[in-house]
Amino acid sequence: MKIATWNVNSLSIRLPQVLDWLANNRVDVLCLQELKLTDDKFPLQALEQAGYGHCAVFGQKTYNGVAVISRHPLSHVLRNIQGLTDEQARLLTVTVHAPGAELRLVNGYFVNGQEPGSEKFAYKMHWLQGLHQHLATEVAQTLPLVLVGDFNITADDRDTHDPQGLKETIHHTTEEREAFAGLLALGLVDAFRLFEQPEKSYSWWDYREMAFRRNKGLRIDHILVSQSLREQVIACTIDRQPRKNERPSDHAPVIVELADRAPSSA
DNA sequence: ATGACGGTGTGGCACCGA
Repeated sequence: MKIATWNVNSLSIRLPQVLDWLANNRVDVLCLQELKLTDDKFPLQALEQAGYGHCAVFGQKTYNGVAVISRHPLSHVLRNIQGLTDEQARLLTVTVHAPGAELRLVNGYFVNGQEPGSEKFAYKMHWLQGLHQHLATEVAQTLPLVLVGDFNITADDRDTHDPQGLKETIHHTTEEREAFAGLLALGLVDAFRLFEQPEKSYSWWDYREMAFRRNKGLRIDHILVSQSLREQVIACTIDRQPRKNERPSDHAPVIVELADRAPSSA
């Protein structure tokens, strides 16, 4: 089973690219962030025709908005963080019913935070704390769990093109990285780092100053899996191809491949 | 020091993103 996450920075603008990508990457589930559209404008029909007949949508006008689009049935959909009042549409939790495999999937568009010390940064940390609690509840359930999305956090210095120059700036602060580590402490693993990866692997590049061409990026889009799934992770990759499109999203998709079931101990 | 690019909504620009 393949699960992907992609911040598309407006689904209205990016729908053709999403459909094109799905045609070439027949993932089972694609998690989207930054839809920037309301539920009534979500392209259910186009996605169904593409083979993704099961969608959970949590949209919002202008900003935010997340969706899970799937070849397999979804159930038990939760919108936003349980126990946190939030006016922004940033989190979807669903159960995916793939043949012979059920899992709980959490798709998040984490708060940006703008600048350490700002009100938005305080909101980011508050949101992360709420997410931690939400996930603690989810991890305690029986199903294996996958957490994906645009975290807006570099996990460590390997995830940034300029660890010295960007030290303690937004996406790089000790506070944010401790929150990321706190999620791992719940029993989750960074699927990308289970494998040897090319140096300077990033998932986001600024639109400005030819950042993509110069590979001045950040790895802020992540896929975390629960310990129970660890042995089933076959691969985790970033697909830079869509970033080369005309009018691309500033983010690239991240994909994880899971084996159908745990390897039998021969 | 600032803005650089792109999307949205409004309206001829401001705002937000990362």
